[in-house]
Amino acid sequence: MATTLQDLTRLKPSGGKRSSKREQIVNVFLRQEGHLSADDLVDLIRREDQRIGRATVYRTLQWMVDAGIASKVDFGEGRFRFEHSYRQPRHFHLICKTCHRSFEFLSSDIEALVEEVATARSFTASQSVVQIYGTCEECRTGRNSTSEPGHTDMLFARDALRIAIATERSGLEFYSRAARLTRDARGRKVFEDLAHEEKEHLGKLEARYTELLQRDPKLESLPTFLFFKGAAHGLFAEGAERLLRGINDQQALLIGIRCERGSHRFFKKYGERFEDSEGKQIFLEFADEEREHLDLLVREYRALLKRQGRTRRTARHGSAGARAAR
Amino acid sequence: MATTLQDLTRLKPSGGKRSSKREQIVNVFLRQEGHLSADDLVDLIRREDQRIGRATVYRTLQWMVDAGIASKVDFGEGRFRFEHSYRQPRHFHLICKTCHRSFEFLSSDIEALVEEVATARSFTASQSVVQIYGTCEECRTGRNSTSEPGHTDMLFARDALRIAIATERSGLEFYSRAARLTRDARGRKVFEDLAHEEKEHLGKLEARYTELLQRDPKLESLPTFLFFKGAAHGLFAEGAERLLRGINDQQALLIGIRCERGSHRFFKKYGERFEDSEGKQIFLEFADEEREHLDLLVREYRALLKRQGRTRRTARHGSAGARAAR
DNA sequence: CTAGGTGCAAATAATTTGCAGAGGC
DNA sequence: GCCTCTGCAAATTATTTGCACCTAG
Repeated sequence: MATTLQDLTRLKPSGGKRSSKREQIVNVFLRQEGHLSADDLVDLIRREDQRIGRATVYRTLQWMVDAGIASKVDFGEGRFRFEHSYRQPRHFHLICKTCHRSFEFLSSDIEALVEEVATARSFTASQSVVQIYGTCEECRTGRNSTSEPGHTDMLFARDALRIAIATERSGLEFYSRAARLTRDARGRKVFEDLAHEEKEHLGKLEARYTELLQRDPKLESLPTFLFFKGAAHGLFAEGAERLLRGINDQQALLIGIRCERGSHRFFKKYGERFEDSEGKQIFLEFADEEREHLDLLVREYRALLKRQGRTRRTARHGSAGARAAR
Repeated sequence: MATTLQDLTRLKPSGGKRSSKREQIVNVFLRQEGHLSADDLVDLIRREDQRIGRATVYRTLQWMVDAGIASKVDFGEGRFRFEHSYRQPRHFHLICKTCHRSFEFLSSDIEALVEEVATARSFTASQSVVQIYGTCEECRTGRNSTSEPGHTDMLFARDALRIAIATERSGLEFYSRAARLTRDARGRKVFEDLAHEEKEHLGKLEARYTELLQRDPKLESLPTFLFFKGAAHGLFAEGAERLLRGINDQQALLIGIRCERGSHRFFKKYGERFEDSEGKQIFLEFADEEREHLDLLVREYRALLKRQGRTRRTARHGSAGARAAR
C-alpha cells in the first residue's frame, strides 16, 4: 500500500511543478481515511505546518481532483467533501443523516441499470451518483453493533472471492448437468473435463477464502460491500435451468460459451477498474480462467461443426456457429 | 390539474397564516416546470411584484419543502434547486454537464436494488438520490433530436400502460400454458377462465394505449420514463418457464398465486405513490384486477386442498397451503 | 392585540480570486 | 530569470439572521 501511495504522488502530476507544500498536502490527504471537507484538511495540515494557507489547500484539492487522485463528493451538506479516488472508483454511498457518517458500497447491478437508463435516453454518462440517505444501524439501535467497517481492501477481496465462488459453483452445476445429459461421448468428455476443472478451481478459491478469513476472522460477519447478483443467478444458473428443458449438445455448448464469455467479461471489466489490491488480483485471475474455458468451448464447438459438416454438409449451421464463436 | 394546484395551495399549509405574499410565491413556483434555483424564482417573482424580498422567497421555499409541496435537489452546482414534489415523487435525474439541464426518470428496478443494499447494511433509508451526469443527446449531436420532453403526466400514463400490457401478456401466456398442461378438468376450467379474462383485459388496455397515442401521436417515440423490468421478465414469465418443466396442478396454482400477488403488490405500491394522474389510475385499476385474480386462485387452491384432503387426508399439504394462501 | 409574516441590511459560510512575493528549474 | 506556487486579504456566491415593521385573525 505504501508503494501505491508513493507511485501515485510521483506519477500523477500531469502538469505543474514539484512543490514541497503541495506534496505535503497530498500526503496528509492520502494518509486519511474517509471523506474530508476542505476545512477538515486545512485543520489537519495546520497541525503539522502553520504556514500553509487555506487557499493553497483549496487549490491543491482542485488539482488533485483534476489529476484523478481525489474526487469531490457532495452529500448535500452545503459543502463538498473529498475522498481518494484511486482505490475503489465509482462506488456509491449510504449517508446517515444522524451521525453524518457515510459508508461505501459497490453495486454492479445498479451500475448496469444506470447504464441501461442512460442508453435508453441516448445520454452519454460520464459519472453517476447514488446516495442512500437514512439512519445507520448504530444511530437507530443505540450502540455500535458491528466493529470498525474494516479495511475496504479486505472486504473487496472477500466479496470478490464470494462472487468467484458462487460463479464457480453454478458453473460446476452447469457442466456436471451437461455431462450427465450429453449422449455424445466426446461432448461428455469435454463437459466432464470442464466440470472437473471447475471443481478443482472451486477448491482453490474456497481454500483462499478460508485463508482470508483466518487473516481476519471478523471479516465473515461484515456486511456485503460489493453487490452483484449475476454471479449466482445471471450467468450459469440460467444456463443450467435451460439444460433441464432438454437441449442438444450443440445448444449446450453455445450456452456454455455464452456463460463463459459473460463471466469473463464481467470479471475482466470489474477487475481492471481497481487499483492494485487482492480483490483486483482475484478478479483478473478468475477472468483468465474463464477465458481459457471459453477458448476450450469455442474450439470444441468448431470441431463439432466440422464433424457435422462432414456428415450433413449444412452451410446454415456453419455460419451461425462462426457468428456465435466470434 | 388546476384543481390539484388549488387543493395543494389550500390544504398543505400545516402551520402558519394565509398571506398574500406567500401565496403569490407559491403560485409562481407551481406554475413553473423543471428545476428552479432560489434566484430563478426571485427573478420570476420580481417580474410581477417588485416589493418581494429575496429572504421571503428563501423562507417560502423552505416552508414549501417542509409542507411537502416542493423538494430541494442538489445537482452539485454549489446551490440548490427546487421542484414541485407533488407529481412524481422519488424520481431520479439525468444531468447534462454541458447545457446544465436535467431530465427525470423513474426506475422501480433501481429502487428495488437500493432497498436491497440498505437492508443488507441494516440501514433505514428515508430517501435516495440517483444522478447520472454526462452529456445529453442534443449537446452531443448538435441539434435537438427529440421534441420537448412532453408532459410527464402523459409519459407516465404511457409507461404505466406499457407495463400493464406487458404483465397482462405474460399472464395470458402463463394461464394459457397452464390450461394446456393441466389434466384435471376443473383446474383447466380455472386457468382457461383466467386466460380469457386476461385476454379481454389485454384488449382493453391495448385500446386505451392506442387511444392515448391518438391524443398525442409523438408520445410513442419519446424515450422510456418509467423503467420496470419485472413486468415482462420478473413476474409471470418466470412462472411460465417453470410450467414447461412439468409440474402438477397444485404447483401451477401456487405459482399463479405468487405471480398475481407480486403483480398486485407492485401495482398497488407504485400507484399509491403518485398524485392524481392517469398513470396512477391505470396502476390502481390494474392492481384491483390482479387482486381479483389472486382471490380466485386462492379460493381454487383451497378447494383443491379440500378435495385432496377428502381422498388422502394428508395434514402436511394443508398447512403448507394455508401458509401459501395467507 | 398579537403571533406570525415581511423587507432590508448585515451576517455567515464555503470557496475563489487578485496580487505581491517566494522558490524551484 | 521565468514561470508557477503560495499566502494573505478581499471578493463572490448562496443562503440565513436580526430586527423593526406590518398584517391577518
